Amino acid sequence: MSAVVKTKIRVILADDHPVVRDGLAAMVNQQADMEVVAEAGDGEEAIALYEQYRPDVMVLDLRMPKRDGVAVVQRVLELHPKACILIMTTYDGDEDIFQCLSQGAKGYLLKDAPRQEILSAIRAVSEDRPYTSSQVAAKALQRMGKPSLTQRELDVLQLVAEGRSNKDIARRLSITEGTAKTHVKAILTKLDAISRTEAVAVAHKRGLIHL
Amino acid sequence: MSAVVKTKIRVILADDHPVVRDGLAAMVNQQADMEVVAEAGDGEEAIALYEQYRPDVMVLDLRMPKRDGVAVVQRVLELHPKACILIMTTYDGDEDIFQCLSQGAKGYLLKDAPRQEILSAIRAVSEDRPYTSSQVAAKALQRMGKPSLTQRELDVLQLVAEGRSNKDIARRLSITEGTAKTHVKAILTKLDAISRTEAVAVAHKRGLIHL
DNA sequence: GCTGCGGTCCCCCATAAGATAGAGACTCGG
DNA sequence: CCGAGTCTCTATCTTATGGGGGACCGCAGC
Repeated sequence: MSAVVKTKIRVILADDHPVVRDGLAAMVNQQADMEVVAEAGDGEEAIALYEQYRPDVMVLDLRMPKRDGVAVVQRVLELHPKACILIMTTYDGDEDIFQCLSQGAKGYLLKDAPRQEILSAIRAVSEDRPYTSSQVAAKALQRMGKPSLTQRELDVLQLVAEGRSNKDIARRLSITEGTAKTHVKAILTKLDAISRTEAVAVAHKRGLIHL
Repeated sequence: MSAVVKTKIRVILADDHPVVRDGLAAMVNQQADMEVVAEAGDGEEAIALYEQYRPDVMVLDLRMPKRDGVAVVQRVLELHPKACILIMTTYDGDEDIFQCLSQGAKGYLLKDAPRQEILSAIRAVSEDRPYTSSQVAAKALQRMGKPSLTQRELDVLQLVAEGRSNKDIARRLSITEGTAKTHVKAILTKLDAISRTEAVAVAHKRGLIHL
């Protein structure tokens, strides 16, 4: 406990499952070169704790109550552009991956990653080196070239996914049925689907919507 | 380490995420009255390790590679009707819950449960007392009274969820389009949906299909 | 200025989907 | 043996959906 000890990598964990936090905390704290300094159970807590502790690395789950992972990434990087964020989630849709990485997250891993990979990802990210597993990188590349949906189209897509009819969608968005159809057509074209139900399936697979 | 130690509750963990296994293992092994004797990363391993160790409790995730949780519950209880299985998952669809409990799982918890609840659930199940959190129980009750789908309807539903047209479904199942429509109509009625897309949304929410 | 893009609106038209009703064959359990 | 449930098929009718266009406006950027 003296001169030999280099400064440890200070880690914040953000995940809404206590079990996962425990697992990560146990893994991290067993390492000589890193330690968990705080744990958050939802998005807002994650942001607040980041402010308070200014950790070297934040390990973040994508799906959390109050504010989802992408929003947390955005907000934290807005406040601290040099923040090192490692996404750790079960979602492997190309849209989620693309959003996080293009917004500046330094790494992205899936929860089924082995222990060693998780630890090396944390070390890499702490040194500002990006870390992305090969499968995840492949997904991110898939996303390249695919057309992206406008906000309005995403609004419509969400309603389509809930099973609403064009007429119903029009009513809810205060537009005409014709316009709703126009948006739906655009969605079908961009997602390369021939029916709305297929569009929902594709969108779900890609992570454009979370049912 | 002598006469005072009652026999510990022997636990097997089955989950495809190393992180979650670590978390649970850490929690369990910290307790004086229980210990983890084995960990499985997929369904088949879970069954094999149950055979090998005959634990007092098996903590089981529902979504796993090779064989899903429901199938594991079925198989293990077929071999050992007195097995005590605690489901621990993120899925809260009433169908999953209903299937597991009616097949004889002794408990069902969600992964966002606090540590204490998880530990008391393991203790309860180890003494053959059923444990189900109130939210989960509420879901199970919701399922009561709702009509269940026939196998054929589930086949059709799966294809509908993939975005197939009636004609396409008919071709794949070697039936006429009219018959496909009959099945779809039955599905809509049972799920209380107006359109196929809504049916998919409802079915997904209830856990009848996993996209 | 002009251009591109996004959002809104409109047309026509072919097809898919959903609602309704009836009916034969099969299995299973009372 | 008979009824209940399931799966299959039939036919008709109405409505919703999707494909193909074209058009206008407002706004940001070159």
